Amino acid sequence: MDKKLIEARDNFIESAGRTTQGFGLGRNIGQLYALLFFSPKPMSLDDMAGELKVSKGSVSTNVRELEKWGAVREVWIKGDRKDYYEAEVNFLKIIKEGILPFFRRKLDSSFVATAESKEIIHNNRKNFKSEDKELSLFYTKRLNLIEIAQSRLLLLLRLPGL
Amino acid sequence: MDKKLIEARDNFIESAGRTTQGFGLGRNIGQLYALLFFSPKPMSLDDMAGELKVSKGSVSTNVRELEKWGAVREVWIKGDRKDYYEAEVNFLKIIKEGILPFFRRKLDSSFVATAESKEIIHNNRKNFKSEDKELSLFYTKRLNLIEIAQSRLLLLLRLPGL
DNA sequence: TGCTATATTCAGTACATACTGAACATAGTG
DNA sequence: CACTATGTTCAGTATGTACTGAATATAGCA
Repeated sequence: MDKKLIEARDNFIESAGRTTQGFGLGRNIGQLYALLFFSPKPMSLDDMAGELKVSKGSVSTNVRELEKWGAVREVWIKGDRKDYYEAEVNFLKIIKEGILPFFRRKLDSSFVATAESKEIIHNNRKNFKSEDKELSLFYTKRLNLIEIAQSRLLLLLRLPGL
Repeated sequence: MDKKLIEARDNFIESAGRTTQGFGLGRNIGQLYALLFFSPKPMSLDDMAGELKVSKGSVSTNVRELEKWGAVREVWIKGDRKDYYEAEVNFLKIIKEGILPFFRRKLDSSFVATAESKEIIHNNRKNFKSEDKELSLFYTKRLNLIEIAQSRLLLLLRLPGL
C-alpha cells in the first residue's frame, strides 16, 4: 500500500482518536471506527489490533461498544471462523442513534439527582425555621429552573433538525 | 444551615460534578458551577475552595474557564477587595453560547484533519499505481462522506431549535 | 467429544489529566 | 511606598481510567 495513502489514513485515524478522547469516549474507540471506515474490506480483531498496535483485548471491548452504538456491524465471511467487522458509513445516523442516546443516559442521572434534591427539601419543608425557610424556597426555585432546562435539553438531543 | 438543605445541595453538586466529568470537562468545574448556582450570594475563591474542600488554585483556574463560557460572572462587592462570583442561571444559554462552541472547536480540528487527508491524496494522485489508484478513489469517497456529515453536524450544533 | 482457533474477561499497570500547594505576581490600603 | 490581602501560575503529584496480556470461555471442526 502506498506510503502517502497510509499517511492520509493514519492522519485521519489519529484525529478521530483525539476527537473521541476529547469527548470523554477514549482514544482507541475513535481510532477503531476510523480504521474500519477506511477499510474497503471487513476486518478481524487481529487485523485491527495489528494495524493500530493495540491489544486484542482492547479491540474486543471497544468494537462491541461501537456495535452498541450501531457504528460497526459484524459481517460473515464464509469459510472463516473469525468475526469480521465493517463500519456503518452513515455518520449522522451513528451520532443520532448511538452517541446522543449514550450522552442522554448520562444526563438522565443528573435528572434523577435534581428530583432527589427536590424530594429531600419537600420531605422536610415543615422542619425548616426562619432563614432556612427562605433558603429552601430559593433552592426550590433554582431546582425548578434546572428541571425546565434539563427537559428542554433532552428534547434538543433528539435532534429535531436531523 | 439546615442539615437537610445541605444534603439537597450537596447531592446536586455531586451529580453536577459527575456529569461534567462524564463529558470530559473535569469534576471540579461542574461542582463549582453547581455551588454558585445554589448560592443566594456571590462567593469568593476562598468561600468556594472551603465549601468544596479543594485548592484555591483549582478554583481559580476553573472559575475562569466557567467565566469564558459565560457560566459565571464576577460581581463587585464594595468595601471588599476579594473577587466575588455568581452563577448565570440561564442554563440553556450557557449550553448554547458556552459549552457547544467549546465542543465545536474540538470538532473543528477533526475537520482540519479531514481536509489534510484529502490534500495528501490529491497531491499524490499522479503517483498511485493500479490497486492503489482504486484505493485512493475509495478513500476520497469516504472523506467526502465525512466532510458532508461534519458540516451538517456543525450546523446542528448551532441548535436551530433553541 | 476432544482439539484448536478465536473471543472475552479482568486484575494489574501505564498513562493522561486534573488537582495541590507553594512560589510568585498583583492590586488595593494606610 | 511598603505592607498585606488576594489571585495566578505551574511543577510535582495523586487519581481515575483505558489499555495490556494472560487466563478463561466459547465455538467451530475433525
